[in-house]
Formats: sequence, C-alpha cells, structure tokens
Amino acid sequence: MTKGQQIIQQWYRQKNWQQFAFQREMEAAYLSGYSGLLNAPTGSGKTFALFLPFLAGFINKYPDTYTTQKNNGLLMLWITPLRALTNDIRKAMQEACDEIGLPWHIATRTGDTPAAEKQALKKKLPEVLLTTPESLHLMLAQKEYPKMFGNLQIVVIDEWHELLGTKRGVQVELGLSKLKALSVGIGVRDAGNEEYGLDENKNTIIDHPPRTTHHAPRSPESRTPLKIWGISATIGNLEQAAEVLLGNDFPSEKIKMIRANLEKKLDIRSIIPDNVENYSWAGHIGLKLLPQVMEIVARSKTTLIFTNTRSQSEIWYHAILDNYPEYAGIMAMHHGSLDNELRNWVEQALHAEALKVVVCTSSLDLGVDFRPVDTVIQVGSPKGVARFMQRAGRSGHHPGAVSKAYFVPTHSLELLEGAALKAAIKKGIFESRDPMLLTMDVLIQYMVTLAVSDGFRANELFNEIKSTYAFADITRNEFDQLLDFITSGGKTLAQYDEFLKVEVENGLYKVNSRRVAMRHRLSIGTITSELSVRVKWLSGGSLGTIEESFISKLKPGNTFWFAGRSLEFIRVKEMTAYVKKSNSTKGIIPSWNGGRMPLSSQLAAVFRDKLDEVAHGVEKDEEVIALKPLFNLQQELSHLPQSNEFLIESFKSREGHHLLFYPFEGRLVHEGMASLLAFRISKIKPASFSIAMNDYGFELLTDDDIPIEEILEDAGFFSIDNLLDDIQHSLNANEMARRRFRDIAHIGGLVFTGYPGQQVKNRHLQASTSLLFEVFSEYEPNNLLVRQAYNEALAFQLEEFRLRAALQRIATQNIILKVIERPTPFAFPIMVDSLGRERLTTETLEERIAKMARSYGAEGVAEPAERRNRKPGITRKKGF
DNA sequence: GACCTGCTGCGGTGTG
Repeated sequence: MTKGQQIIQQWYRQKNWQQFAFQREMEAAYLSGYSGLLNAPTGSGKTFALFLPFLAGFINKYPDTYTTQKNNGLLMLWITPLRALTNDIRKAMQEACDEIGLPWHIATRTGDTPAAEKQALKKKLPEVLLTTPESLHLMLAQKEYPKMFGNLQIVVIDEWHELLGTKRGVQVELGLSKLKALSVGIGVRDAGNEEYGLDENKNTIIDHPPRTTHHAPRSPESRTPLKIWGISATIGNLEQAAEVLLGNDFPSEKIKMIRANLEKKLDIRSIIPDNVENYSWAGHIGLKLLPQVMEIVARSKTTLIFTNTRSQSEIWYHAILDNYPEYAGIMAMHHGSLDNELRNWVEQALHAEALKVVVCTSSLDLGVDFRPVDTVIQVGSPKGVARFMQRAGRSGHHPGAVSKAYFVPTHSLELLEGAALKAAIKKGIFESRDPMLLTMDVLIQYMVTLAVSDGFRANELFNEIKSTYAFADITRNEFDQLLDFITSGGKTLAQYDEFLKVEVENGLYKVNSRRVAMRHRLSIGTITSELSVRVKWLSGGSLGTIEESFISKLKPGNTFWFAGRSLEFIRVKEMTAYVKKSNSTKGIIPSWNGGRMPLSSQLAAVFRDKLDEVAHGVEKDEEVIALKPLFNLQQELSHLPQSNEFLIESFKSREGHHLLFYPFEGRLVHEGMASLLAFRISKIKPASFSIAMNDYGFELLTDDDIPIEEILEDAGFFSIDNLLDDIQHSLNANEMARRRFRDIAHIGGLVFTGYPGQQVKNRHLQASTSLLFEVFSEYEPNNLLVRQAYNEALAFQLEEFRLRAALQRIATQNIILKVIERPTPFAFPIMVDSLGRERLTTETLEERIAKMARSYGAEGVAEPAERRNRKPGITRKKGF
C-alpha cells in the first residue's frame, strides 16, 4: 500500500466512515491515471471519493515533501453549477487537508468572492479552486491565463447531469477543450521534470517562459496528462454523458465509468383523496388535500413540500398559515424569486433543525445536502421520473436511511401519474439529458473571450473546438463565418462599428479596445432572464423580485401576498416596488412567467402503460383502485383506450364542435399536434379553430361542423409526410424563432444588456434583437444564428422529435372515434384549462370550475362557460 | 412583446 493510500485508510478510520466499494474502485482508477464519470447519488460521500484519491496521488508523488509549505500552484479545479455548493465542498476539503497535515489552501472563486480576493488569487493560486462554469470563462478572459492552469492535474465537473443538455454544459465543454490543450503543451515540455511546480524559492506559480504561441497540434503520443472526472446522478444516457464531457480526442482506453450502485431505499406513497368522485377533476393547486398533508407534516420531524410553481408555493404557505397558525415561526418558504438573504436564512435554519416544514420549488432540488430532512412531499405532477427521484432523495439523507416521499395529486386523473412514477422507479427508467449541439452563440462568446485575453489563432482554435462533442460537426466554412462575424460584423453588420470587436494581427485574433473587453467580461454566461422588479420595504430591506407586468396592474393601496406576507403596494421607483405591511387578509398572489415543463416522454410512456392496464381491468395499484369510479364513468360516457388504440372524442355544444384527442404525450407536443391537425383539417374543410391542451390531450374547437369521420379516413391525417412543411404553415414558426433569437443574441454578444445596476430597458432590447432578426432574415438568410433560432424553436418549443414519434405511434393504432353527450373525465380538465386565468381575477378557479360543471351537468349541455384567452389556433376561413 | 399555471442557474465596470 502506498503512503497516500495509507493516509486515506487512516482518514476513513478516524472519521468512522465506511469506505464503499465504489470509493475503492474510484481510488484505483484515479491512481492508474484514468479519467471518466462517477455515477453516485448525493449523500454517498462522492466528494471525498474523488478528493481523497487526488490527495493520495499527490502524496505518492511527493512522499517526503508534502508536509512542508510549498507553492504548488493550481492542481485541482472543481466546477459546480451552483455558487452555494462551492462553499460547502470547500469546507469539507479544507478540513480533510488540515487533518492530514497538508498545508493547502482551498479557495472558491465565484461572483460572491470579493474583488480583493479575486486579485489575490491571480497573484498566488490556491492548490484547489472551486468555481462555476461562468467564472472559469472569466478566468479565460484574463491575460496570461495559461499560466494559471499550467500545473493543473485534475478537473472535476460536479453535478454534470445538471449542466449536460444546457448551454452552460457547452460552455464547460469549451472550457475543458482549452484546459486539455494547455495541458498537452505543458505536459510535453514538462516531461522528465519531476520538480516542476515545486520551486520553493519563487512565489511564481510555474517557471516557464510566457507562452506566445499556443500549443502544437496534438499528436497521439502527447495526449493530455490532465485527468477529467465528472460526477453525475443517474440519468438515461450516462455513457453519452461521459463522451460529451471528455470530448472526441480522449483515448478510450483512458476512460472509466464508476457506478456507486448504492441502493437507496425509497418509500413512495400517493395521497389518495377519501372520495375520488368528489375530488377535483381539474385544477393544479391541490389544496383540498391540505389536511392529509398536514397530518404527515405533524408526524415528521422535518418536511420539504415541493410545488411546481412559485405562486403555488406562496398559495400553500399562505393556506397552511391560515389553517394551522401554530406553524408560524417553524415554517418557511423557498423559491427563486425570494431575496437571497431570506433563502440563505432558510437553508441555515434547516441545517440547525429549527424548521418543521419548508414549502419550496426546485430551488431546493440541489444544495440541501447535509441538511436533515426526513420527509418529502411532492404536490402536483413532478413531470419526470428523475426529478421526483432527486426530490425524494432529499429525505433520509444519511447513507442507509430510507427516503420517504409522498405524491399529492392536484386533480383526480393525476393520481394515475403516482402509479406511473412508482412503476417507472421500480423499472429503473430515467430521463436522458440530450447534449446541445452546434450552439453558435456560445461559440461566438467563447471566441471573443479568448480574444479578450491572450488572443487566439484560427487553425489552433478550430482543432480544439472540433475535439468537443458539441462542435464535432462544425465545418470550416461555418467557423470562418463566425470569424468573419466577430471581426467585421459579417455580411450584414459590417457598417456598424459596434460589431467589429476583434482585430487580426499577424494571424492572432485579439480584442484591443478596453471598452469592448470590459463589456464582454460583463456579459459572459449563457443564462438570460426576464427583467424583474425588486420588492422593498419602505423602511429598507428587500423581499425579492416580481414581474413588471404584475406590478403594472397594481394601484397604490392595493394589497398582495408575497414572500408569505400581506403587503400594501405604495409606488414604483427605478425598477423597485415599495411596499409596507398590510393587515388585510385578502390579496392577490403574483404569478411568474417561467418555463413550461411538459410531461417527460419516459413518464408519459409509463403513464400510457398504466392506462392500458386500466383498460384491461388490471387493478393492482391503489391509485387505480381509487380511480375506478372515474374510469367507469369514462368507459360509460366514451371509451378507455388500450395501448393499441387512439381515442378521439367528438362533442357538440352551443359553443361549437369540440374534437378531443388523447396522445398522452405532454403539452408541448399537443400544442404542435393540435395546430398541425387543425391545419390539415382546414385544407379539407376551411374552418377556424381554437386550441386547448394539457399533458394528456388537446381540444380543437370550431364554429363549423367538421366531418371528422371523413377526415379520419384520409391516410394523411396523422402522417409524418410533409411534417416540417405543414408545421411551417400551421404555426407561427417565425415568431417562435424570433423569441429564441433574443436569447441567442444576448449570448452571442449582439446586444449589450447594460452595466450592472443600470440595465438597458427590456423594451429596447426586445426592439433591437427583433430588428437584428429581421435584418438577418432579409439580407442573410443563411445566417448561422438565425438558423440556430429556428432549430431551437423546433427542438425545444415544439419537441419535433417527440411529435414525430407520437405521430408514428398513432399511425399504428386503431382510431376509436366516440361521439359523446357531455365532457368525459378525460375531456374535462382540458376544457377547464382553456378557461382564462388572468392574474388579477376575483373569481377563483374553483368557482369557475364549479360553474362550468353546473353548466354542463344537470341541464345537460347548457350555456357554455366563458372561454376567454384561448390560444388562437389557425385561422383559415372559407375561400382561403 | 407575449405569456395567461408553470423551475432552476451565473456574472458584474469605469475615470481623472
């Protein structure tokens, strides 16, 4: 056993920790020089599984000197997606070093780090640096960055599954390609120099001449000595995750996948309403089950209640306070629009076990490690298996403990998702994270980043980025277009100085303007967000942020609920809304505009399986048994589709002709499919439709009578032939792309969002990105960024891939057309979904649903309920 | 400018 390994063993004994098999495996792999991916859940000691072997490696290499004070320079770079994680992990690592007697300095460098500390880091590097992808790029935007990373031994990308599939992930890929390239050059030069980096007389990091030209092209013999390790939770495509992380040039014999295979005991239960028949058929808040939820909370020590939206957590918090006032003081709320100070306080209080319950959104998905929580409650569909697993895993956090998680349906049919979730987890089905490809905006940003610091040479950079997974397929022609774009503004913008950022001197692409450099550093990153209004007490102190559009609808004196308090609105000044405490118990709760998460395709598939079981009379799940009356009614009024059947319901009311389709494929696909089918119908019979949808199906409503039997006979109705063409005609693809383009323009640096604290007005940004989009579309139709905008719209807004798969599935199914008398349990939630929900409504949704139920119930098909705010579908009148 | 229920995440200046 080596000295390093001995020290590790001793450390585990001292800590009285069990060393798991995967940790030993990890140790062996690391010490034999492998890179790869560690698949381990949080709470399994994954940090030490990587950190200790790294220490052991160092101690093995320098067994006699490691205890004396040395200036090693940066040896390990640890990247996490969350600022907060860097601090927790740093503490743990520092403790380990102190205990072993290694006089190392472990530092963090994020947006939180004070400027003075950042300066100090430049002068004297720590041995281990914990940072974020954005901060890594900021470091790459500093002069002489190659020095900083010259002695780097290992890069760890923590929570890689969180980054993979996003533009932040692409940013990491690009950063790694540079670190690898640096290490190749240095590795070659350094061969045979064991004392490298250990010069105690000098306070410089490494002693080698500044690099004027960059590394030589890679040859197979000079493969990178740098080790790269990712840490990822379980996802559907772990192998691919490793490929993306390591890039195309990594020798496969140097790659290992280590799986923790720690069986986490999960105890999942659905909360079943006492009487499903009386439970809401529609809705998404779920407060009817509050008493049952609070019983569980009372029985548990600490509970996290996860909700799907920020306003939902406000509503639940409020309801608990109203009905269970004894929880005041031991309950808290946590979501992304609350002030950071408040959120930090909540996290601390959780840690100190001072809270009994926290109502939260996915803001607590990560970063609650080491906090004792014994029960997790999920209100509403988690929309994905992995997301639910992750949340469930937040409870019973020590190894070996059982995770207890409850699922609270917010409407009856959602209860079947509980059964689907359990089945999916049992079968080990997980969602994949698809890596993003050819994101030119991120590449442009990166190119300018390099130009801002030491400059780059085109051929070298091209080879480097070709080694990444994201840009493996980029052509030289495309790359040249980007070069042209950053140096001359491309074909279209050449006459505007503003876009001429990079200059070429002797083949070196470089930014010489300090102003350009500064502005660029200010806008590094791939996260774009809506402009929001800060909410502040008149007396000072911030509560959080809400959307401009919400505030603009308030008049001074109005009360609203936010951050769990009743507030009186005073005035808005410079993007800040001033409020004071109100005693009114009534108030509107703000809602925020956010992403629209559809049911994942994996969970949707298991849901369809469950439905098939139901149709075949299989009754083994408690959820299915409870839902029996509902399914019976569905069968009675219409039909329960088996997996080889596709149900369509046709129904006439005074409102018009309703057509209901049930692909069970998630709302984004339904939105696209609804528009597509509306278009295809209108080609046969001109008509104008309005569209409503949820995660289970969609509705087409028209004034005209549609000969649906006839239409269904047309083989082309569900066909994927001419799909793209029909989509182009049926949806406003232009508008969708324009919206995507706004973010792309931000990331690519085409618009400047302003200096911190003095943001450019949103309106202006909107106008300028819109203008750019138009100019490009007109004069440069093959512009790479415009092309990207269309591709992103197709892939993420329309989920074209899933849409295609769904159509292909439907083509193999038997179509069951049912003419129904009144809305079925399947139809009802979709029709309710189309009732507008304005932000400032006085009538609660519950009342509206009751009204709608009355209007359709006893009197049969009576006066239709108010149907505002429907999504305008295609308008194609006769004679078009 | 569009959303109508809808999450999360990062970064941060100058000049005389």
